[in-house]
Amino acid sequence: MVGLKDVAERAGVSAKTVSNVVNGYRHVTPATRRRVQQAIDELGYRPNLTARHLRAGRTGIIALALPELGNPYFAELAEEVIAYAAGRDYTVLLDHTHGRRDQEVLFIRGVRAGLIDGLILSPIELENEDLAARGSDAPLVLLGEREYEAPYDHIAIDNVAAARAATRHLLELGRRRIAFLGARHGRTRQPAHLRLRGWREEVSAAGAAAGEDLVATTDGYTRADGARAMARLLDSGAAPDAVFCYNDLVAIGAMRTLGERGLRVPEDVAVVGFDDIEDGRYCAATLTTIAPHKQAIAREAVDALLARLRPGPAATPESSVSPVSPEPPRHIRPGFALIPRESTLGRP
Amino acid sequence: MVGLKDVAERAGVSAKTVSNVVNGYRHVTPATRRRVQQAIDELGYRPNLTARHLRAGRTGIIALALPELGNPYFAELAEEVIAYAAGRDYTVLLDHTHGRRDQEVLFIRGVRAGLIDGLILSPIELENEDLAARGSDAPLVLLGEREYEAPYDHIAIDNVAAARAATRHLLELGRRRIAFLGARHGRTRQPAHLRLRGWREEVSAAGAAAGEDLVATTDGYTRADGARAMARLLDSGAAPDAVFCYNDLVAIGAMRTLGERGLRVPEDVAVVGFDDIEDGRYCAATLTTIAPHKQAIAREAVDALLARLRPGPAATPESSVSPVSPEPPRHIRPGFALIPRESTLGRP
DNA sequence: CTGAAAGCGCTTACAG
DNA sequence: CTGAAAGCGCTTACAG
Repeated sequence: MVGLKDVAERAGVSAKTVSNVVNGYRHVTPATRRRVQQAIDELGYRPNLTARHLRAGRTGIIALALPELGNPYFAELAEEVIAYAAGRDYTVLLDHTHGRRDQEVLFIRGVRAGLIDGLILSPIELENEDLAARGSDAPLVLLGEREYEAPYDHIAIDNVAAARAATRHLLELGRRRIAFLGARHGRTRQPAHLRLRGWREEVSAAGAAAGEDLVATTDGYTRADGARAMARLLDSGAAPDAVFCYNDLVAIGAMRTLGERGLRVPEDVAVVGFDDIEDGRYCAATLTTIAPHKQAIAREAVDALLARLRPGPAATPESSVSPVSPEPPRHIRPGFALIPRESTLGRP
Repeated sequence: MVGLKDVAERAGVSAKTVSNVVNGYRHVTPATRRRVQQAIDELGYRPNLTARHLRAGRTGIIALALPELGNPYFAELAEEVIAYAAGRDYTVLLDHTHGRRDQEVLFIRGVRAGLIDGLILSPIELENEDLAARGSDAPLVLLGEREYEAPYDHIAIDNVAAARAATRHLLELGRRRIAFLGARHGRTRQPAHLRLRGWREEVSAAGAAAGEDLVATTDGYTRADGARAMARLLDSGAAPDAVFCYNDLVAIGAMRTLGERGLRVPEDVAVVGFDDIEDGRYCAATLTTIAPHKQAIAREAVDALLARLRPGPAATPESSVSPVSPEPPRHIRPGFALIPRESTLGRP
């Protein structure tokens, strides 16, 4: 490991001068700068980021904790967050929770303390009490459908409004038996709560079928979950003429089952998803979906987090009493759009 | 920020004792341990990982530099690497190269010096000369189809053999005009070199059509690239009865175009992909593909990298002369399998 | 414009 | 079983 001192020694200057050169400090004689630069090149010196981070009291790293990358929505969102954060000179450390409460709790409690400056979490199973008992003061921003009472910034599109828009689209096409695919059962509060509510409000308002026989639960939100739930729904005799799915993966799984059963999309059953993942645009019947503005979500999440980071090492010892972020927590609602495609409109 | 000293002070012990408790060192009196633990809980102390890393001379972080997460193959591979590395007590920092040479060069040159212990890179455009001029001694493991002369461990399935297996499958089904979709043109050596070669060898050996009119180039490896290339191929009058695609994304794009043109898969055109991404299992015609053993790839890559990491801080100053890894670089070939599905066999 | 010294928060020989 | 001190590789007031 070649360090600053080695460079300083070789160039015949002090460590500070090398540091000045490395960090582009202006007041260095051209001759000195050249000599230092040469020593750096000859030794192949690279500044040690860990040392820099310790000294600075910040790392420029933020964690993004998502359920999993296997869901393209999260992969696409992660790419947006990483790209936007990079533009703000931050590195993103990706963590997986697998949608498990214990993992989610671990992250908000502060594993990674000192390594990350702040955290963006997209929770699935996390509960209010977990946030209350947090015991870490690193800035935290929450993402996605789940809502909490704890005082943290929360970035999410209006899920109820989006679900209503999706349902309305199906109603306007004349569908009357619209199923909802992807409700969750289990020990915790419904993660799919808001989208289910939007569906229920809209079908009820239209006087269309809103019975529980049209609600299919799933264990998770994968294609396999969607395929199974669709099969169960068809077997139950519920005879839907449309399905609104929790997300695109569930919708893609549902369409596969419909195809296997010889049912045509959209003639027999129209399908709407949620997320606008790339796959949906290449299905045999391209998928109508709700497109959350991912780029805006990423931008708002990163901006919200950075706004709550201390600018650097605590300015003065006294400032540690009441450091920063007296700003009240914000509820930010990026936009979304309904994208009608072949799974509801048919092929042009 | 509450540090070790604060805990020590509150518990009335030295920093070392706190450190002993935090790190589960055995020889601590139960009473002392209890007192320290209580101070930790009361103060909400979390050890600062950056300080620990600096002290240890290692961070337990390895970087995984991939082209992009938008390609599910890389997202799925990343999940495997992250999971396996976690089991070996390593954290993975994901970096994107976007398949750009300048980005790939940046990573092998050692941005992230001191922050990561080693690097796994899946290169697209990187050249031999870039590796030769590397100027960083952090352990590096290479992944994927591109092959290099530089002395680094390289993990990849046998791409030529896999491409031959895919092509043979189509030949055995009686196809004679098998196109290859996804050759790359451009300023650098073919990234798709080996798969193209496998296709060429196999069709030639079978005496089937091997003309350049059956080779369609693409700019990248996305669904859109596949859709466009398929359209171009059909418009050119090449009239293939099968296509072997560089990867599943290209194949999915190709199938979409075939559907739009009213061509049936596999009756009119059989399709084989490469990667075995999840999407392929839910297409209208499920996708026949080459399944690289992703888990094995992830395991081998991480193991190869960890085998070359110094175990901790340099044992003695002298050991820095010839540190470790005298092991010659290895070429590791995880397995693969051909998975026949509806896109070549039809629906049962 | 450049240097000497202190310190970021840990861990680890070295003593006792 | 526990403590005092040094040091990981940087940067930053403080001097000069």
